[in-house]
Amino acid sequence: MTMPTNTDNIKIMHYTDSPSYELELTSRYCKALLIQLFNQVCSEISPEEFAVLDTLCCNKGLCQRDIAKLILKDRANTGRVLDSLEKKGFIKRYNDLKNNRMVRKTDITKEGREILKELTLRFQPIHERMCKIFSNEDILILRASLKKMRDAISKIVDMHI
Amino acid sequence: MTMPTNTDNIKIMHYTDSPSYELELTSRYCKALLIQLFNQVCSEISPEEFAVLDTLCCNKGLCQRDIAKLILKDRANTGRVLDSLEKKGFIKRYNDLKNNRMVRKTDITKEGREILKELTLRFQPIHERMCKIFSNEDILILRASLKKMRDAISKIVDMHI
DNA sequence: ATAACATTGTTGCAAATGCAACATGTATTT
DNA sequence: AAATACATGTTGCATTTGCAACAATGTTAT
Repeated sequence: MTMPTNTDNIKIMHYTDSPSYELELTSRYCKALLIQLFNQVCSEISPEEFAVLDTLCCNKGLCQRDIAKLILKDRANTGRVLDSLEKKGFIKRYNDLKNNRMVRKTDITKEGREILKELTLRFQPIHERMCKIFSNEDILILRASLKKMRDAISKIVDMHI
Repeated sequence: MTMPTNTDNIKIMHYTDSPSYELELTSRYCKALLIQLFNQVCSEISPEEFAVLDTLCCNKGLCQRDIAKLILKDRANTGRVLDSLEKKGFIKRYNDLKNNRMVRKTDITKEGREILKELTLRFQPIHERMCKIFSNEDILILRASLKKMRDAISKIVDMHI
């Protein structure tokens, strides 16, 4: 009795059936929805800037690299988004020390909080609608699974941020 | 006794805490991992082309717009990816009728199947490693939740494909 | 002390991506 | 029959995005 050695006998997974790829597809849908909402509702900031504003609302005194690590974009583009938000008056930047190094820290302004709050309120209905299709338990499992994936991948891959 | 009317009393959700945003972040991790794997292993096709090849392996005789709808990219870029795959000999294209309209259909070639199979085998270990961090039940719930989200969003948003 | 290295932010460039416009041909409406 | 709308694919352009190189400064090793 011999074990099969021909690779043809191995059941091949399809990448397009993998959780990673389904994640990518679903993320594209979410992004399209977000863009559509912004086109209807807001001409002042982009979805990207909105996410950065929300990040800054939850975290004070971050340097640019810390922000880049949170939003998972490179330092170059993070700087560009911050340039735009600063020009519009939604954030203010100042120089400070971090580990004895000079860094540019960023705080959200009163105007930034206001537009963030208004947009969040406007998106509340759609957000609730999206949450209502799940049970609370499924949302918890979903979020936990996503976090598990991120933790697992961050051990394998260097994000270069 | 009066009900509060001030919006300050409403608990505001943070977008960065929403499933959509966590999805986007997780998807960025997955994409970074995929790019890293391709850099190490494959110089012939890109991750994007890999996904299209896998889609074509699972579906015969798709026209370009059908492919675009499956991979969620616009017709323009879908055509460009197919141009590249055709030039490399991994797909073949032919004109055909669909609903009495002339369309360009696409099939994967023998060479396409071979490179797809080889890459899939090479990625098998990392795929299993990613799956092993979940219970089978959690994977089912994750995939079901993602599908639910896509279905819900596709009712609200027009993808322009 | 000096060289090598690490951290932070910026600039320039190239690749990827999306969008609008167009060309072609078919279906539908008037 | 003519006009209008729709479906498919292509082209051009503008925006987004990532990457590599650089400047400035602080840390570590030799």
